[in-house]
Amino acid sequence: MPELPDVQVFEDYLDQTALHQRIEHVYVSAKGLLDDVSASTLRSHLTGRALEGSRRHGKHLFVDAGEGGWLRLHFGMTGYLRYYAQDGAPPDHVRLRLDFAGDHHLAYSNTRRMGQIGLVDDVDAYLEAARLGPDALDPELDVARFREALAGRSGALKSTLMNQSVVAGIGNVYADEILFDAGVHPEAKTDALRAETVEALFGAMKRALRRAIEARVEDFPDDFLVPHRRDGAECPRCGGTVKKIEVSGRSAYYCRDHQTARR
DNA sequence: ACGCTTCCCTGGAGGC
DNA sequence: TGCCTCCAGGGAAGCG
Repeated sequence: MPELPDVQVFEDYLDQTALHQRIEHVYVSAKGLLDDVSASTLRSHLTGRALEGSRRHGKHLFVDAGEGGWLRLHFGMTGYLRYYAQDGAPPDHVRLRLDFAGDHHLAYSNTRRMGQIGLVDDVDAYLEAARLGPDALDPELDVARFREALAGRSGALKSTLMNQSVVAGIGNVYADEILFDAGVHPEAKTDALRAETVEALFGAMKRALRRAIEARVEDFPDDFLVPHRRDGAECPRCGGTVKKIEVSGRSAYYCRDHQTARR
């Protein structure tokens, strides 16, 4: 479930391992994942270059390949990166692999093939064309802009939070986490929220996403909902009961006893 | 324009 | 043990 915190961890990992090494060969096995780029174009743009830096927006990771353009990676729900030496065990389901000089590899693995691999020459132009909203952790996204982003939305709050054109980076798991932290019901109507509820949501969004990154994603604090996403589980905040419902075709977990705010 | 539903993808879990 | 169905959840497409 790579959402904003997971992709941030991938970015940090890539920055710490895979930069400034000449790409000698590019392996592509990405049927269904390539977005607006052919395997041969991808190979020709990356071979002979080096990765120079990276940038994340929402769940998208952009990797600067200099003159080759920006490699765009989206991880769907099963994607991840692995950097390993020639003698190390390669991961399963490798869809893209960069082979560096010096016998190291960077692999993009994605079992379920949900996700995207693309090549763009202007990241900002891509973000605009894809109609992505502001990144949820962008320091420029303050409570006033958050309120504006929510304005005019009539659907279920949880669906609004997951809408990438409203705010980029929040998926099913963190939408639940944010609502849990803020004490708001997932089916609250977005346009019915009181100002203080919007403020609580904004604070919960920043807090939950930052804490998840700090926890390095695998190791969730016990007061998070994530380790308790099971119908009937005990709420780690109030001792109440976690319920599972469906909201806009997606599973939603929430605490029946403290997520009572609907306005 | 928006929101809800359906579909795609694959493997693991659970029922029989 | 094997087979079947269901479920996960990212985004796109379809529909009203």
